Amino acid sequence: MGRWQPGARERLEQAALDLFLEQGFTQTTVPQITARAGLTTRTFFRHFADKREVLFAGEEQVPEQVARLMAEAPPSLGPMELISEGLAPAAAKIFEGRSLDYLLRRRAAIDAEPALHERELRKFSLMAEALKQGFRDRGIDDLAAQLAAEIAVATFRIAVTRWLNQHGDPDLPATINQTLVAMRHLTNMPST
Amino acid sequence: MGRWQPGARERLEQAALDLFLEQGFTQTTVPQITARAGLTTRTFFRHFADKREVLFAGEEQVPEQVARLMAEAPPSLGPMELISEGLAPAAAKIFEGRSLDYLLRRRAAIDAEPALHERELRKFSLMAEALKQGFRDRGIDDLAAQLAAEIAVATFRIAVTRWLNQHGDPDLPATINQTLVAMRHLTNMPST
DNA sequence: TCAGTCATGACACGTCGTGTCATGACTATC
DNA sequence: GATAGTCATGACACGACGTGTCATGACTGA
Repeated sequence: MGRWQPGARERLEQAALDLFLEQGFTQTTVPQITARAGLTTRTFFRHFADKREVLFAGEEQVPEQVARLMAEAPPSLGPMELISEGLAPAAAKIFEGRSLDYLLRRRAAIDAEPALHERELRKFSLMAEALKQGFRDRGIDDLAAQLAAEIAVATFRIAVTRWLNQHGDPDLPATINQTLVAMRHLTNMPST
Repeated sequence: MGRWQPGARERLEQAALDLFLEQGFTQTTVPQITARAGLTTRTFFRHFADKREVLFAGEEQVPEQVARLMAEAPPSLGPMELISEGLAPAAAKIFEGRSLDYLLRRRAAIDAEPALHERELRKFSLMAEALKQGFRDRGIDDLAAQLAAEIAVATFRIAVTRWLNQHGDPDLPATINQTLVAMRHLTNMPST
C-alpha cells in the first residue's frame, strides 16, 4: 500500500479527458477534474503546467526520441530518404502504449477546442525544432534542414489526421506511405 | 473632436508591444497596458479576445485575402505553380502598411514568449485552412490540397523568418524565391 | 527510534477574462 | 432644435486560472 492512491497523474488525465468530452474544455474547471480524481486543485498544477497540458503530457520526450532515432539512422541516407524510412517507426514510438480509442477521444477533445489545438501545434513545432537540429547534425545546411523538418512534420500530421478520420484503417504506416506518395507527386509537378 | 481620443485600438497595440519588449509578456499586466493607452482594463478586452491577441489583430482578414487571391489566379495554374507565383504577392498583401521595424519588434516579442508563439502558430494554421479550401475549389483532391497548403505555409513562414533574421535584406520576394528553390531541390532528391 | 524525503493538502493571492449596468457624446429624425 | 437611439467607454463584481508558501504525514534509511 502506498501512502496515497498511486497513479495520480493518470487519474487526472483520465478524469480530464472524460470531462472535456462530456461538457467541453471551457466548461470544465480544474476543481471538477481533481474532485473526480480524488485530489486537490493544487496537485493538478504540480503535475501539469496548465489545464491544457493534461492532454499532452508524455510528449515532452518526443523531441529527444526524434533526435535519437535520427542519430541512429545510417548517415548515408539523404533527408527525403530519412523521412520516407523514419516516419513510420517514429510514429510507432510516439504512439506506443496509446490505444486507438484513446487517440480518437483525445482527437475529438482537441478538435472541439481551439485552445487545445493551439497547444498541439506547439508540440508539433517542438518536434520540428528537434528534426531541424537532427538534420543539421547530419550535415544538412540550415535552410534545407528547416524545410525538411517542416515537410516531415506536415506529412506526419496530415497522415495521422487521415488515419484517425478513417478510425485506424488502413493502418498508420500505410497511411503515411500514401501521404508520402502524394507529397512526391505534388512536388514533382511543374512549378514555373 | 471625437467624444473619446480616437485610435484606441492602435494605442493599445503600441503600448502592449512596447511593454512586452521592455519587461516581458508575462510581467506585463493588462492594467499596465491600458494605463499607458489611457483606457480601462475592460476596454482592452473589448478590442482583443485575450492578452496575446493584441499582437495579432488585423490578421483575421488573412484567410479571406488568401481565398480571394487564389480565386483570382488563372485556373490553369497547378498547385506548385500557384505557390511559386502567389506567395510573394500574398506576403506583400499581408504585410502591407507594416514597417520592417514594427515587424522586427513584434518578432522579438513573439520569440521571447512561448505563449505568443503558440498563438502565431494558430494564425498560420488558419491560413493553411484557407489555402486548403482554395486548392479544393480549384479542383485539387483533398489530400493534395492539404499537402499543398502546408507546403505553402511552411515556405512562407520559413522565408519570413529568414528575411527578418537578415533585417530585411535581401527583400522578401527574393528570400521567398530562395526558399522555393531550396524546397524544389530538396523534394527532388531521391526518396527511397 | 529518529531525521530526511516527498507527494499531497490547505490557504492566500494576483491576474485573466466576462457579465452587466451606467454614462455621455454623437446622429438621425421630426 | 428637441428627442430618441447608438455605441464606445467606464465602473464594478465575480469566477476561474495559476503560483507561492507552509503544513502534514506516510515512507525510507541509518
